[in-house]
Amino acid sequence: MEYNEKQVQIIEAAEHLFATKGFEGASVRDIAEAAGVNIAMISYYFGSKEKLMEALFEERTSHVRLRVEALLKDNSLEPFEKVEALVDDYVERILGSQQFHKIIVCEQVINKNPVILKAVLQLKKKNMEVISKLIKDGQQKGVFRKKVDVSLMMATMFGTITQSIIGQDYYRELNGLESLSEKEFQQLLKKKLLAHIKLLFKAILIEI
Amino acid sequence: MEYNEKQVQIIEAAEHLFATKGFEGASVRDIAEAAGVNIAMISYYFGSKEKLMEALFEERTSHVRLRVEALLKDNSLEPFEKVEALVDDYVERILGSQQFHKIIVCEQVINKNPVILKAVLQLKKKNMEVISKLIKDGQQKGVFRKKVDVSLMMATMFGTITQSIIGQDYYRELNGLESLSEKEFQQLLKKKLLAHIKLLFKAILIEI
Amino acid sequence: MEYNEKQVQIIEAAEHLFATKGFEGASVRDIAEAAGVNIAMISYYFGSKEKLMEALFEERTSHVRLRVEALLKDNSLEPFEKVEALVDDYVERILGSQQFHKIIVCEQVINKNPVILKAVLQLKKKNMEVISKLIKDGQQKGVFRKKVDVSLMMATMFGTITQSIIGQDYYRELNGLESLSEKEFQQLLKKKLLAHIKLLFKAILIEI
Amino acid sequence: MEYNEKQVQIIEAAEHLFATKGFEGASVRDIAEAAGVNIAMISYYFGSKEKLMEALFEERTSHVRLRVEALLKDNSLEPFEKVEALVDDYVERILGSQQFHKIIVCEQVINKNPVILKAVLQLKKKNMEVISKLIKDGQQKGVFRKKVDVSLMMATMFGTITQSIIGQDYYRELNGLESLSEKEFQQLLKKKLLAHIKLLFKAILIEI
DNA sequence: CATGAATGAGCGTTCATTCAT
DNA sequence: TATGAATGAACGCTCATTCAT
Repeated sequence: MEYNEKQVQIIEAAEHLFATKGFEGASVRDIAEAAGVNIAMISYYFGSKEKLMEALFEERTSHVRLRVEALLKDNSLEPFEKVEALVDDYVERILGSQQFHKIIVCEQVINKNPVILKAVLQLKKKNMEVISKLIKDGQQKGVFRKKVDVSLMMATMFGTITQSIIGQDYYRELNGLESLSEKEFQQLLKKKLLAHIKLLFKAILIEI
Repeated sequence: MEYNEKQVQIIEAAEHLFATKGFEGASVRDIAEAAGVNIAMISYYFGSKEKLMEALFEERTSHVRLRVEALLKDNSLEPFEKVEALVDDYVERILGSQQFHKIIVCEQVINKNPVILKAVLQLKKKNMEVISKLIKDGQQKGVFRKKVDVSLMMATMFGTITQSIIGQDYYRELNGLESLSEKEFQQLLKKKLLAHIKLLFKAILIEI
Repeated sequence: MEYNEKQVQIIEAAEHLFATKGFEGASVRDIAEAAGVNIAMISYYFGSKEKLMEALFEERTSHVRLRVEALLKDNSLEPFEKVEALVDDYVERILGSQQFHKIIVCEQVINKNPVILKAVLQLKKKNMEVISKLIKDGQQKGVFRKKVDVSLMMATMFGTITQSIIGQDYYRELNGLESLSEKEFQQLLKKKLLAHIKLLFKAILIEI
Repeated sequence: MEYNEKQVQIIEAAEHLFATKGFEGASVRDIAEAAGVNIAMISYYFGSKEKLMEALFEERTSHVRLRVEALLKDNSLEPFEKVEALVDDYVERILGSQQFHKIIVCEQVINKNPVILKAVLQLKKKNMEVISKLIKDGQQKGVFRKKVDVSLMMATMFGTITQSIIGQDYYRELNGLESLSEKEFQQLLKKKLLAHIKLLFKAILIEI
């Protein structure tokens, strides 16, 4: 789906406001004003507020699906290198779209637009399949543990990232990182998160 | 704060509806109806919808603060045993109040009632202090690593629990656990979560 | 159903505006203003604009049903006297509630609220049954024609009254009755209509 | 006024939708979609929704005016034969354009576009003049009653036809005519209506 | 000549809250 | 103390219409 300039503005404004105020809390008036368009435009372009949310979701996830699969096929990497590449990919992507990630987290708890819920579930399923294959491969090669709970492993990755995003202001203050620019801080956070999650995944996957 | 029967009913109804529909999505009418009281009661007893949320928060967290501190003072336990006890405590508590936990997670992302945000921050700070002490103790005893990022460690615990709660239906289906009763499943989930988090914490804290 | 003062005001305002502007043309804001109440009152008391229409219909027709049946049982009257009494009753009633009658006529053509449509049909059916009995009685007594199309007879009565109501301003002007007071004119119209319809019914029912 | 193909499509769609949903109930979007044209076309071709209604009215009535006058001048017919021819003409025409007739009936009650109202009045006036002459002629020839209320006579004709159109579904069911094709039923209805109205007009016009 | 894009106004409805009782 | 009645404000959405192209 290709969107024109105004549609993109609306989607961006919606992303910001849904992330900040929630779906119910962000009124179409707010969104229209933030996007610098007439209120009627939202219904005109997207049909309804719900459909706008779905469009936002589609827009932000459509390109994602292919990336994970590509990784799997790459035969130049060892099993754990693949896992590390996967973590790199997820952390990079989620930290790069924090607003949207917040929306998805809350959407899974409240509001529960069925279209989105279904799409999220599909995405999760796809993720699980790919990662399960990846892990099975490592198990066959004798590198990974026999028993791995992939769901919990994913929960740890997504959960840790989510909590880091939510608590980043406090994290910054706590570690005296106020002097860093936003960009520098984000890079540091990414570095720390990557090391942390990779350490955890090593513990989960590899017998000591 | 002591609440009478009707007030308790309101708080319980609010907890359920805030967790299900979000703060904005749950109307005072819904809450009043679910609680079996007059609409005006909510403003009458709590002042406003926001104040009701604050009362709910206070009611659900007031007793919590003492428990962590008690743990710290217990001298009969080794450092990592203390960490394990702490994990036991958190997992037990959060899994035992999933509805409320969902509210808090979303509240940190959206709506952002300043009173609650501040209280959550205080709670986090308290947690951090206690755990930092606990870890420092272990470090001095030479059992724990020198460098531990407590924030990330906490993020992993809370994040993993949260993701497990959010994705429990999918987890159940994925692992073919539909035949279990709700209670049995919750117990299994708790067992798995505990083992998983303790494994992670060991990896974080203890050098191999 | 008993209505309080404000509800009655709303129903009356609605009757006037629905008759003047049609159901779609009359906004709840118009009605609320005309009734001197807050806009929200209409949804508050009646649930919706549609339900308000239904309430109006119910309010204006509930007492009607009994009257026709009473007539049938009256044994002191000859068949055609009964028919005349029936015409008296209908003309009296419809001319006495012209606004409402207009609404019903248009409602049968457009908008077609299913609840009302069904109720109108039931009313028609009841009418037809009673009048059919009345006519059958006259036929058995040998006073009325053998073949009478009751539907067309009713169509003539209702149609003539409706057209007279719609065209009353033009009728008044055409016959130079501007000097009459509204009340006097209504009485004259009723007199004329009664004589006219009775003449027609005699032609329909009685062989020359 | 000559209309191009698209304009004709718009007028026909408007006729159908105005008759079905009323003027206010039928949106220009509905009409444009039904006509298979762009929304902007309606304003572009007709100026506004109101003007479209006026164009529809003009289109459907312009050819009518001449027919009644022609009848009057025909000297080959007796007075009551002329009346019968007139009834034939009206019933034929109205039953042949039921949709439009419904619009006009409702338009006289609600919405009240002044242009149309004025035109309807003119049409009525013209009708009345012609029929009055026709009746005066019959009175002079001693065939018709001295006192005839032409307005009520017309009200009976139009009203009976209108009611028959409105209630045709019920009429069909009541008389067990469901097996007839739509065309057959319409022909039967016309036959019945003609006989009925002519009977009534005889009663109105001719002394027994 | 014809239309996609756009809009201000208004729609019916629901909201959290107030207040007289 | 408890509540039914009531309300102003805001909700998401659709309306007829305009206008640049």
